[in-house]
Amino acid sequence: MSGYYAQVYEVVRAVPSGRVVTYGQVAQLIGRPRHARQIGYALSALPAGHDVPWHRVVNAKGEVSRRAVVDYEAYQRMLLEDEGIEFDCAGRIELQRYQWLPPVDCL
DNA sequence: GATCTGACCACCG
DNA sequence: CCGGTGGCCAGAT
Repeated sequence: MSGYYAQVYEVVRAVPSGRVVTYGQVAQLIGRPRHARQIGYALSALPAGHDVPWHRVVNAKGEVSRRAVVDYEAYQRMLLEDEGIEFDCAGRIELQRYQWLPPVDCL
């Protein structure tokens, strides 16, 4: 598990239900600031049978990213709402309210 | 091994 | 708030 993607999955897997993280945040957590892009690519390459809550990863605006498959956006939103996360009329999440703060005792 | 592609973010204006 | 630009990495062909 020394791979790049593995680190991403590890961080995302640590995100508790009802909380969200941004791509940039995940990048910083794996020790790679400004690699937010790769986070998205990593999630797009999620292997089958994963146990990664990818739906808890949103972009910096607190909105669900659009994917190739249109229905996926609604699907992700559904999963988040099911965890108690509310969306405003613009389909966005209040980051300051739902953004997950990583454990400090990790350092 | 070169080339293309892909769930983004921060930094200017 | 909107837009353009640079930065970065792994996988598929």
